[in-house]
Amino acid sequence: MSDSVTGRIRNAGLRVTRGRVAAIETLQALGGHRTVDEIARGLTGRGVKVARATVFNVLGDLATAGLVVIADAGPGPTRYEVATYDHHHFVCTICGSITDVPCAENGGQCIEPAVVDGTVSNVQVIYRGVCSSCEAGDT
Amino acid sequence: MSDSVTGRIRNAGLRVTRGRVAAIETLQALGGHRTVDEIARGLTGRGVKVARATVFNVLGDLATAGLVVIADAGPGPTRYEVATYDHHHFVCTICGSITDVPCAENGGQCIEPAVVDGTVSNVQVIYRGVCSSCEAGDT
DNA sequence: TGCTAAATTGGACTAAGTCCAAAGAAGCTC
DNA sequence: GAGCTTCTTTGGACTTAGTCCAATTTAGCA
Repeated sequence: MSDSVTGRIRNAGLRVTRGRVAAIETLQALGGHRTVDEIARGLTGRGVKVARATVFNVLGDLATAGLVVIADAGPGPTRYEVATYDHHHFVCTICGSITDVPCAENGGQCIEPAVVDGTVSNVQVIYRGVCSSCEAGDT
Repeated sequence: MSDSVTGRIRNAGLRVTRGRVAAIETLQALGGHRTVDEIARGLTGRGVKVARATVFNVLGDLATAGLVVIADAGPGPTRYEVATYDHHHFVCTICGSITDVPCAENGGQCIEPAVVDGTVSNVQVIYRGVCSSCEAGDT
Protein backbone atom coordinates (compact mmCIF):
# COMPACT_ATOMS: atom_id res chain seq x y z
CA MET A 1 0.00 0.00 0.00
CA SER A 2 2.43 2.53 1.27
CA ASP A 3 4.96 1.24 -1.25
CA SER A 4 2.63 1.86 -4.11
CA VAL A 5 2.28 5.47 -2.99
CA THR A 6 6.01 6.03 -3.09
CA GLY A 7 6.10 4.20 -6.41
CA ARG A 8 3.46 6.41 -7.89
CA ILE A 9 5.28 9.52 -6.73
CA ARG A 10 8.53 8.27 -8.17
CA ASN A 11 6.85 7.29 -11.44
CA ALA A 12 5.50 10.80 -11.73
CA GLY A 13 9.09 12.04 -11.72
CA LEU A 14 8.86 13.60 -8.29
CA ARG A 15 11.15 13.09 -5.34
CA VAL A 16 9.69 10.89 -2.67
CA THR A 17 9.40 13.02 0.41
CA ARG A 18 7.73 12.54 3.74
CA GLY A 19 5.26 15.31 3.00
CA ARG A 20 4.17 13.99 -0.35
CA VAL A 21 3.69 10.44 0.82
CA ALA A 22 1.81 11.59 3.89
CA ALA A 23 -0.37 13.95 1.87
CA ILE A 24 -1.54 11.20 -0.47
CA GLU A 25 -2.03 8.71 2.34
CA THR A 26 -3.98 11.26 4.34
CA LEU A 27 -6.15 12.18 1.39
CA GLN A 28 -6.79 8.48 0.75
CA ALA A 29 -7.60 7.88 4.41
CA LEU A 30 -9.92 10.87 4.64
CA GLY A 31 -11.59 10.04 1.35
CA GLY A 32 -13.85 12.38 -0.57
CA HIS A 33 -13.11 15.94 -1.54
CA ARG A 34 -10.90 17.73 0.95
CA THR A 35 -9.72 21.26 1.47
CA VAL A 36 -6.08 22.06 2.13
CA ASP A 37 -7.08 22.80 5.68
CA GLU A 38 -8.70 19.42 6.23
CA ILE A 39 -5.67 17.69 4.76
CA ALA A 40 -3.34 19.74 6.95
CA ARG A 41 -5.34 18.75 10.02
CA GLY A 42 -5.32 15.14 8.86
CA LEU A 43 -1.55 15.26 8.60
CA THR A 44 -1.25 16.71 12.07
CA GLY A 45 -3.55 13.99 13.34
CA ARG A 46 -1.22 11.37 11.87
CA GLY A 47 1.68 12.98 13.65
CA VAL A 48 3.15 14.44 10.49
CA LYS A 49 4.17 18.03 11.06
CA VAL A 50 4.16 20.10 7.87
CA ALA A 51 4.07 23.81 7.25
CA ARG A 52 0.90 25.25 5.79
CA ALA A 53 2.81 26.51 2.77
CA THR A 54 4.12 23.01 2.20
CA VAL A 55 0.64 21.55 2.09
CA PHE A 56 -0.24 24.04 -0.63
CA ASN A 57 3.01 23.26 -2.46
CA VAL A 58 2.70 19.52 -2.16
CA LEU A 59 -0.89 19.38 -3.29
CA GLY A 60 -0.12 21.70 -6.17
CA ASP A 61 2.77 19.48 -7.27
CA LEU A 62 0.78 16.29 -6.89
CA ALA A 63 -2.08 17.81 -8.85
CA THR A 64 0.29 18.85 -11.63
CA ALA A 65 1.70 15.33 -11.64
CA GLY A 66 -1.82 13.93 -11.84
CA LEU A 67 -1.65 11.98 -8.58
CA VAL A 68 -4.42 14.02 -7.05
CA VAL A 69 -7.02 16.10 -8.81
CA ILE A 70 -8.73 19.35 -8.01
CA ALA A 71 -12.39 18.63 -7.38
CA ASP A 72 -14.08 21.60 -8.99
CA ALA A 73 -17.22 22.35 -7.07
CA GLY A 74 -17.69 26.06 -7.46
CA PRO A 75 -16.83 28.88 -5.05
CA GLY A 76 -15.03 28.18 -1.81
CA PRO A 77 -11.65 26.73 -0.97
CA THR A 78 -10.02 24.41 -3.48
CA ARG A 79 -10.76 20.76 -2.83
CA TYR A 80 -8.53 17.86 -3.71
CA GLU A 81 -9.24 14.17 -4.15
CA VAL A 82 -7.16 11.14 -4.99
CA ALA A 83 -7.06 10.64 -8.75
CA THR A 84 -9.24 7.69 -9.66
CA TYR A 85 -11.57 7.22 -12.61
CA ASP A 86 -13.04 9.98 -14.71
CA HIS A 87 -16.05 11.53 -13.04
CA HIS A 88 -17.90 14.74 -12.34
CA HIS A 89 -19.51 16.23 -9.25
CA PHE A 90 -22.95 16.75 -7.83
CA VAL A 91 -23.04 19.57 -5.32
CA CYS A 92 -25.95 19.90 -2.93
CA THR A 93 -26.95 23.55 -2.70
CA ILE A 94 -28.35 23.00 0.78
CA CYS A 95 -25.80 20.99 2.74
CA GLY A 96 -22.87 21.57 0.40
CA SER A 97 -22.03 17.89 0.12
CA ILE A 98 -20.18 16.77 -2.96
CA THR A 99 -20.75 13.39 -4.55
CA ASP A 100 -19.09 11.81 -7.53
CA VAL A 101 -21.07 11.38 -10.72
CA PRO A 102 -19.65 8.70 -13.01
CA CYS A 103 -18.80 9.88 -16.46
CA ALA A 104 -20.96 8.31 -19.21
CA GLU A 105 -21.73 4.64 -18.68
CA ASN A 106 -19.97 3.60 -21.88
CA GLY A 107 -16.69 4.85 -20.49
CA GLY A 108 -16.29 7.28 -23.32
CA GLN A 109 -16.54 11.04 -23.44
CA CYS A 110 -19.76 11.99 -21.72
CA ILE A 111 -20.05 15.39 -23.32
CA GLU A 112 -20.02 16.38 -26.94
CA PRO A 113 -16.82 18.23 -27.68
CA ALA A 114 -18.09 21.78 -27.87
CA VAL A 115 -17.23 24.15 -30.66
CA VAL A 116 -14.71 26.49 -29.09
CA ASP A 117 -12.11 28.82 -30.47
CA GLY A 118 -9.14 26.76 -29.31
CA THR A 119 -8.34 23.25 -28.12
CA VAL A 120 -10.19 21.66 -25.25
CA SER A 121 -8.11 19.31 -23.16
CA ASN A 122 -10.41 18.74 -20.25
CA VAL A 123 -14.08 19.05 -19.42
CA GLN A 124 -15.54 19.35 -15.98
CA VAL A 125 -19.21 19.21 -15.13
CA ILE A 126 -20.85 20.43 -11.96
CA TYR A 127 -24.37 19.25 -11.28
CA ARG A 128 -26.14 21.36 -8.71
CA GLY A 129 -29.30 20.51 -6.88
CA VAL A 130 -30.62 18.97 -3.72
CA CYS A 131 -29.26 15.68 -2.47
CA SER A 132 -31.62 12.94 -1.38
CA SER A 133 -30.93 13.33 2.32
CA CYS A 134 -31.71 17.05 2.19
CA GLU A 135 -34.86 16.27 0.20
CA ALA A 136 -35.88 13.80 2.87
CA GLY A 137 -35.14 16.17 5.71
CA ASP A 138 -36.91 19.07 4.01
CA THR A 139 -40.21 19.98 5.64
CA MET B 1 -32.56 50.78 -21.16
CA SER B 2 -32.10 52.05 -17.68
CA ASP B 3 -35.81 51.68 -17.12
CA SER B 4 -35.71 48.06 -18.07
CA VAL B 5 -33.05 47.51 -15.46
CA THR B 6 -35.20 48.98 -12.72
CA GLY B 7 -38.11 46.99 -14.08
CA ARG B 8 -36.19 43.77 -13.94
CA ILE B 9 -35.12 44.45 -10.37
CA ARG B 10 -38.67 45.23 -9.32
CA ASN B 11 -40.01 42.16 -11.11
CA ALA B 12 -37.56 40.07 -9.18
CA GLY B 13 -39.19 41.28 -6.01
CA LEU B 14 -36.27 43.42 -4.95
CA ARG B 15 -36.24 47.05 -3.96
CA VAL B 16 -34.86 49.33 -6.63
CA THR B 17 -31.79 50.92 -5.14
CA ARG B 18 -29.01 53.01 -6.58
CA GLY B 19 -26.46 50.28 -5.93
CA ARG B 20 -28.43 47.51 -7.59
CA VAL B 21 -29.21 49.50 -10.69
CA ALA B 22 -25.63 50.70 -10.98
CA ALA B 23 -24.25 47.21 -10.45
CA ILE B 24 -26.26 45.73 -13.31
CA GLU B 25 -25.52 48.67 -15.59
CA THR B 26 -21.84 48.46 -14.80
CA LEU B 27 -21.74 44.73 -15.37
CA GLN B 28 -23.55 45.24 -18.67
CA ALA B 29 -21.17 48.02 -19.69
CA LEU B 30 -18.07 46.05 -18.76
CA GLY B 31 -19.36 42.90 -20.41
CA GLY B 32 -17.86 39.47 -19.92
CA HIS B 33 -17.13 37.76 -16.65
CA ARG B 34 -16.19 40.16 -13.90
CA THR B 35 -14.88 39.89 -10.39
CA VAL B 36 -16.38 41.83 -7.52
CA ASP B 37 -13.30 43.98 -7.59
CA GLU B 38 -13.63 44.86 -11.25
CA ILE B 39 -17.28 45.71 -10.75
CA ALA B 40 -16.46 47.84 -7.71
CA ARG B 41 -13.87 49.74 -9.74
CA GLY B 42 -16.37 50.09 -12.59
CA LEU B 43 -18.86 51.59 -10.18
CA THR B 44 -16.28 54.04 -8.87
CA GLY B 45 -15.44 54.97 -12.45
CA ARG B 46 -19.08 55.81 -13.06
CA GLY B 47 -19.09 58.04 -10.01
CA VAL B 48 -21.14 55.63 -7.95
CA LYS B 49 -19.70 55.30 -4.49
CA VAL B 50 -20.51 51.98 -2.83
CA ALA B 51 -18.97 50.12 0.06
CA ARG B 52 -17.09 46.94 -0.73
CA ALA B 53 -19.43 44.91 1.44
CA THR B 54 -22.37 46.33 -0.51
CA VAL B 55 -20.95 45.13 -3.81
CA PHE B 56 -20.76 41.62 -2.37
CA ASN B 57 -24.28 41.95 -0.98
CA VAL B 58 -25.78 43.40 -4.11
CA LEU B 59 -24.22 40.84 -6.43
CA GLY B 60 -25.26 38.04 -4.10
CA ASP B 61 -28.84 39.31 -4.07
CA LEU B 62 -28.94 39.83 -7.81
CA ALA B 63 -27.54 36.35 -8.35
CA THR B 64 -30.16 34.84 -6.05
CA ALA B 65 -32.81 36.74 -7.96
CA GLY B 66 -31.40 35.44 -11.23
CA LEU B 67 -30.57 38.85 -12.68
CA VAL B 68 -26.88 38.08 -12.79
CA VAL B 69 -25.22 34.69 -12.72
CA ILE B 70 -22.04 33.37 -11.23
CA ALA B 71 -19.71 32.43 -14.05
CA ASP B 72 -18.12 29.28 -12.71
CA ALA B 73 -14.59 29.03 -14.03
CA GLY B 74 -12.72 27.16 -11.34
CA PRO B 75 -10.45 28.54 -8.65
CA GLY B 76 -9.98 32.25 -8.16
CA PRO B 77 -12.34 35.05 -7.24
CA THR B 78 -16.03 34.63 -8.04
CA ARG B 79 -17.00 36.09 -11.40
CA TYR B 80 -20.38 37.48 -12.32
CA GLU B 81 -22.01 38.10 -15.65
CA VAL B 82 -25.36 39.48 -16.76
CA ALA B 83 -27.89 36.67 -17.09
CA THR B 84 -28.51 35.99 -20.75
CA TYR B 85 -28.95 32.70 -22.56
CA ASP B 86 -27.90 29.31 -21.26
CA HIS B 87 -24.24 28.70 -21.90
CA HIS B 88 -21.05 27.24 -20.48
CA HIS B 89 -17.46 28.41 -20.29
CA PHE B 90 -14.19 27.71 -21.97
CA VAL B 91 -11.24 28.67 -19.78
CA CYS B 92 -7.80 29.08 -21.29
CA THR B 93 -5.26 27.48 -18.99
CA ILE B 94 -2.54 29.79 -20.31
CA CYS B 95 -3.98 33.30 -20.38
CA GLY B 96 -6.96 32.62 -18.13
CA SER B 97 -9.45 34.11 -20.56
CA ILE B 98 -13.03 32.92 -20.28
CA THR B 99 -15.26 32.59 -23.33
CA ASP B 100 -18.87 31.56 -23.55
CA VAL B 101 -19.70 28.21 -25.07
CA PRO B 102 -23.29 28.02 -26.31
CA CYS B 103 -25.31 25.21 -24.86
CA ALA B 104 -26.31 22.55 -27.42
CA GLU B 105 -27.31 23.95 -30.80
CA ASN B 106 -30.85 22.61 -30.55
CA GLY B 107 -31.46 24.85 -27.58
CA GLY B 108 -32.26 21.89 -25.40
CA GLN B 109 -30.35 20.32 -22.58
CA CYS B 110 -26.81 19.79 -23.78
CA ILE B 111 -25.95 17.15 -21.22
CA GLU B 112 -27.69 13.95 -20.38
CA PRO B 113 -29.27 14.24 -16.98
CA ALA B 114 -26.88 12.21 -14.89
CA VAL B 115 -27.96 9.57 -12.45
CA VAL B 116 -27.49 11.23 -9.08
CA ASP B 117 -28.87 10.57 -5.64
CA GLY B 118 -31.03 13.68 -5.53
CA THR B 119 -32.53 16.26 -7.86
CA VAL B 120 -30.38 18.22 -10.27
CA SER B 121 -31.57 21.74 -10.90
CA ASN B 122 -28.62 23.13 -12.77
CA VAL B 123 -25.65 21.89 -14.71
CA GLN B 124 -22.49 23.83 -15.37
CA VAL B 125 -19.72 22.78 -17.68
CA ILE B 126 -16.18 24.09 -17.72
CA TYR B 127 -14.11 23.36 -20.79
CA ARG B 128 -10.42 23.82 -20.19
CA GLY B 129 -7.74 24.08 -22.80
CA VAL B 130 -5.76 26.53 -24.86
CA CYS B 131 -7.48 29.37 -26.66
CA SER B 132 -6.67 30.08 -30.30
CA SER B 133 -4.69 33.23 -29.60
CA CYS B 134 -2.48 31.43 -27.10
CA GLU B 135 -2.06 28.61 -29.60
CA ALA B 136 -0.98 31.14 -32.21
CA GLY B 137 1.38 32.93 -29.87
CA ASP B 138 2.86 29.68 -28.62
CA THR B 139 6.37 29.07 -29.96
C1' DT C 1 30.04 9.78 2.26
C1' DG C 2 29.54 14.01 0.23
C1' DC C 3 27.37 16.95 -3.04
C1' DT C 4 23.72 19.37 -5.36
C1' DA C 5 19.33 20.31 -6.72
C1' DA C 6 14.89 20.11 -5.01
C1' DA C 7 11.71 20.41 -1.15
C1' DT C 8 10.36 22.33 3.25
C1' DT C 9 9.91 25.85 6.67
C1' DG C 10 7.67 29.64 8.91
C1' DG C 11 6.49 34.03 8.97
C1' DA C 12 4.90 38.02 6.60
C1' DC C 13 1.89 39.46 3.24
C1' DT C 14 -2.16 40.00 -0.05
C1' DA C 15 -6.63 38.98 -1.66
C1' DA C 16 -11.36 37.32 -1.07
C1' DG C 17 -15.11 37.25 1.51
C1' DT C 18 -18.07 37.64 5.97
C1' DC C 19 -20.13 39.93 9.90
C1' DC C 20 -22.38 43.41 12.49
C1' DA C 21 -24.46 47.46 14.57
C1' DA C 22 -25.69 51.97 13.15
C1' DA C 23 -27.44 55.02 9.68
C1' DG C 24 -29.97 55.83 5.48
C1' DA C 25 -33.38 55.09 1.81
C1' DA C 26 -37.44 52.69 -0.65
C1' DG C 27 -41.97 52.28 -0.96
C1' DC C 28 -46.41 51.53 1.29
C1' DT C 29 -50.46 53.79 3.73
C1' DC C 30 -53.34 57.32 4.74
C1' DG D 1 -46.43 64.34 0.69
C1' DA D 2 -45.65 62.96 5.72
C1' DG D 3 -44.81 59.30 8.48
C1' DC D 4 -43.67 54.66 9.28
C1' DT D 5 -41.71 50.22 8.65
C1' DT D 6 -38.67 47.35 6.64
C1' DC D 7 -34.97 46.56 3.74
C1' DT D 8 -30.46 48.16 2.23
C1' DT D 9 -26.10 50.29 2.75
C1' DT D 10 -22.10 51.56 5.29
C1' DG D 11 -17.46 50.97 6.92
C1' DG D 12 -14.49 48.88 9.68
C1' DA D 13 -12.93 44.76 11.88
C1' DC D 14 -12.31 40.16 11.18
C1' DT D 15 -11.58 35.43 9.05
C1' DT D 16 -10.04 32.48 5.56
C1' DA D 17 -7.48 31.21 1.32
C1' DG D 18 -3.50 31.46 -0.89
C1' DT D 19 1.26 33.47 -2.26
C1' DC D 20 6.04 34.76 -1.59
C1' DC D 21 10.64 34.40 -0.09
C1' DA D 22 15.14 33.65 2.11
C1' DA D 23 17.06 30.26 5.01
C1' DT D 24 17.36 25.53 6.09
C1' DT D 25 16.88 20.69 5.37
C1' DT D 26 16.67 16.48 2.72
C1' DA D 27 16.40 12.99 -1.32
C1' DG D 28 18.90 10.72 -4.32
C1' DC D 29 22.87 10.41 -7.22
C1' DA D 30 27.97 9.54 -7.90
